[in-house]
This record gives sequence, structure tokens and C-alpha cells, in this order.
Amino acid sequence: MTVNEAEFLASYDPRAYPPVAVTVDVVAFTIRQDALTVLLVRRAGPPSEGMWALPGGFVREWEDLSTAAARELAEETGVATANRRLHLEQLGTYGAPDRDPRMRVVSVAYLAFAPDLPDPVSGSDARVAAWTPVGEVDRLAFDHGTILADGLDRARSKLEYTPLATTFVGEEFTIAELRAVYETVWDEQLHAGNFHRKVLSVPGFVESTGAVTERGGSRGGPRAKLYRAGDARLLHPALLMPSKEETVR
Amino acid sequence: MTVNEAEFLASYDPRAYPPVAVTVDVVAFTIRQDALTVLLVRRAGPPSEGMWALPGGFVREWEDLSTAAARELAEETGVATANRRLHLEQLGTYGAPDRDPRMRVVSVAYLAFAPDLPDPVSGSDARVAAWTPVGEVDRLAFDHGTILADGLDRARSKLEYTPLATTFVGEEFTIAELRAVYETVWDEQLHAGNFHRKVLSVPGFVESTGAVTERGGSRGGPRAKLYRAGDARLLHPALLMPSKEETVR
DNA sequence: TTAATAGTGTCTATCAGACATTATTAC
DNA sequence: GTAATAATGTCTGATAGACACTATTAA
Repeated sequence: MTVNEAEFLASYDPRAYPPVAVTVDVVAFTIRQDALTVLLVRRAGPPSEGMWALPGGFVREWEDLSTAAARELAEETGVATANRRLHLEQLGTYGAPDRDPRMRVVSVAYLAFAPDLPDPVSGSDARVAAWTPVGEVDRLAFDHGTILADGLDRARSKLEYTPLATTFVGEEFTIAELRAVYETVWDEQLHAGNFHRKVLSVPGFVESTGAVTERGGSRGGPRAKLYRAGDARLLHPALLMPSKEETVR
Repeated sequence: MTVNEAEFLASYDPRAYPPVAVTVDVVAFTIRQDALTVLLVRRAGPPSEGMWALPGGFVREWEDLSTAAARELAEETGVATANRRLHLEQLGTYGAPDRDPRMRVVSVAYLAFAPDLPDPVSGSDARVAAWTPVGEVDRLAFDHGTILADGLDRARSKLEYTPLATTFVGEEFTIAELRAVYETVWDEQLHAGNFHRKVLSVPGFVESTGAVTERGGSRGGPRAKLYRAGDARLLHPALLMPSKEETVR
């Protein structure tokens, strides 16, 4: 750093710029009872007191954005930040000038995928949090409805070309369990036989553990082979959504 | 709004939160002389005075994020915000606590695609701006090297499944010109015949104008048919990068 | 025994890519 | 004429999806 720069920094006044707050909001998806569910919190104070909203909060002074998102998620669910089965990615940033009545708030939204998590723990601030099936979500506070819709779009397309479906199931899983994830998120029935062959044909998507399930299906059928997530980060070829046939215009 | 909320807003103190500044930075790509080029500005003041950086600046008080990005781009290039051939999309947000030595700065990065634009106009603040081939970009200020790399990745994959390549060419274009865009951005040689057939087979990608070029190619060949962008927003099936064959692990 | 499920086999239409061919133009 | 290019044709291997079939298990 030059002497000039040091002088500049010393005289620099952050207050000269309009006050802005930066928050993170998290769209956390998990699958419970064959339904895609999202973590929501009921706002304990104004604005929009009593409305459901995405979990989130202000970014702390020395905190990275993704760290803040992981912290907010952990505060609501108790899921360890270091949980390797948790996927966290940046979704987008929402900064319309009037999106929060208090002041200019720019929110960086994150998308989280996790296997079935325990019920949320009520934080010390007595906030109520709950996993809610996305089909039952009504109106949300602020622009969180838009953020949730964007997160859902992202999740649906991410299943196509990444192995992220495996983050919704346990360490070891059957092909049928993996298919259930796709069917739940895409809201589409998939052909069991073709799905099976397709998944095994994609290099690095899943790898066999050599074991099979303890029992067959609840309504009969042979015991299924168990797999774990492979080392692929992208799926080639991709698994495309059936309904995507019609070109979006 | 309830009475309680009104009271709350009146007593709300934005200064209670750590000071953060929000900026936008723009990764603006265009194609000049068969090279993918990005718009850079030389920093006129500290920090990193004299270094090249992405164009950008602070978001104004009542300004939307995308509006701010369009404004910053217009200030450097003179390209009208209303230019319909300009594509602008949010790329991502960069907020590492130490990414700017002045203070906590969270930057929302935007990605812009445009047909060959005029040379940048020097702003009243005497900033120097220039279109620079991405292959010749050296070190950039702040974390702008990372942002540029992310923007390049995004641009390359966007060409696969969206018709955005058409934003790099003029209103009317030949298939060969479109192919040149793909070859430039992907840095791959494509098979002319197969590319031609593929582009015409994707519904809504391009539509014929009925006209042909005034002259044949500079080194001979028939006059090519002219096309304009179609109404598709997504390409089905997609044009996949040849080198993507190897699964990324 | 019955029904459901896991996993595999087969067939067909489609598509990407390699390669060839024809027509048209600049020089 | 010669070389380059636009546009189209042909062939092959790979793949998605429809459908069929066998083996295995719960009830």
C-alpha cells in the first residue's frame, strides 16, 4: 500500500454513503414424508410480525456471507455447519429499495439441501420455526415468496446436471430412494426401470457398497442393492426433466 | 401496518448495525476482432490506484441493483440502458470481510452481453476504460479476477442452453457469424456443417429473414442467408460444449 | 398364493458427430 | 480456373423412452 493510500484510508468516512444493511436468507430444503419441505420461521417482531418468513438475519461484522448463512441455518435447526451432507450455495441477491420498510436492506439468499433434519429447535429468542411442505406455503413476509420460487427453480434444475439429489438421502441409499427424491422435487412420475439404468450409466454418480437392504419393500419385492454418492460433481450425460420438452418461450 | 409496527419503525436505528457498503460490479463481454473482450477501468484513486478493475460503484439510495449495474455500464460505454440487444443478469455476490481495505463492501456482480460496442467514453472523472481481450487480462484489483473467472464460466455455459449468443451479433446475422460467437467464447473449433443443421433444428433459436448477405465471404463462397433471433428463451435440445465430455470430478 | 418391487433385456425413434457433396462466390 | 464457403445429405454409434420379463420378497 502506498503512502497515498494509507492517507486515503485514514480519512475515509464510511458514513458518507447511504446506510444499507446486508442480510442473508436461507432457502433450506429437505424431504419429509415424501414431500419437499422448506424451513420457515414465524416473525417474532415487526415488521410483518407473525408472518412466516425464510430464516435469516444480519451479516455480522467479520463474517463471510456463506458463514452467516450456515450460522442462521444452524441456529434454527441445530444442524452442524460441518455436516458434510449439507449442501449450501448462493442463490441470488435481492435488493429492491422498498423490499424492507425499515431501511435499505440487501439480502443475499442461500440455498441449502439436507437429508431429513430433526424438527427445528426453538431459539432463545422464542422464534417458532417449522418445516413446511412447499405446496402448503402461503404468503411470506417481504419478497421471500419470490426467493422461495427462485430457490425451487434452482433446486429442480440442479438435480438435472449435478448429483445433489444424493444430499437429500442418507449415507447409503437405494436407487428407488434416489428416484423418490427426483419424483418429489420434480413432481413427476419417473419410469423405475429406465431411471435405474440411467443412474448407473452416469460415471461417478453413485457407487455400490456391495450391501443390500435388510428387508424388501414394505409391500414386497426383492431386497435392493445399496449405493453411496460417487465422486462426480457434474452428471454426464444429465438427467433431464421429462416436462422440459416444451421449449420455454 | 399496525400501530406497533409504525412505532417500531419510528424508533428504528439503522446505525445500530455494522456499516456496510453495497456496490455493483459489471462483467461486460463483447466480441471484437474475433476475441472475447471484457470492459475494464483503470482505478483513478486509492485503493489499488492505477490497477485495472471491473467497472462498478456504489448503489444509490433509491436505486435497484440491476438499475445500478446498467447505470455503471452506461457511464463507461455510453450504451443506452434501453438497448434491447443488451443482456444483463445477476452473476453473484462477493462479500468476504477483507475484500476491500476501506470498509466492509459487499459487491453484487452483474454479467452483461452486448454486440460490438463503441470504444468507452472517458467519464468526467477522467477514468480510463478499455475493452481488453480476456486472454490478455493480468491481475485485477480486489477480487475482480475471481469475479471475471466466474463470469466467464457463466457465459460459457449460458451459450449451451440459452440463445444468448445472439446478443453478441447484430440484429441480422448469418449462421457462420453465430458459430464464430460460440467458437470465440468456448475457444473450440466447431464443425460448420453440423453446427448449421443443429442451430436450425432447435425450435425458436433463429428465424429466417428471407434475405441474404450482400456479398459472399471475403475469400469466396456463396452469399449466406440472414437470420434474426427467435423467441425461444431456452434451447431444446441444448448445444453442448464438445470438451464437456470428461466428467468434472 | 398374490401383489409389489428390483433389476435387466429389447426395440425404436432420435440425435450428435464424422464425413461427403453440391452450389456459389471472391479473386 | 481455383479456393473457400454455405448449405445439405448420408452414415454410424449412442441414448432416451416404451415396454416386456424374470427373480425376489412381504403379507
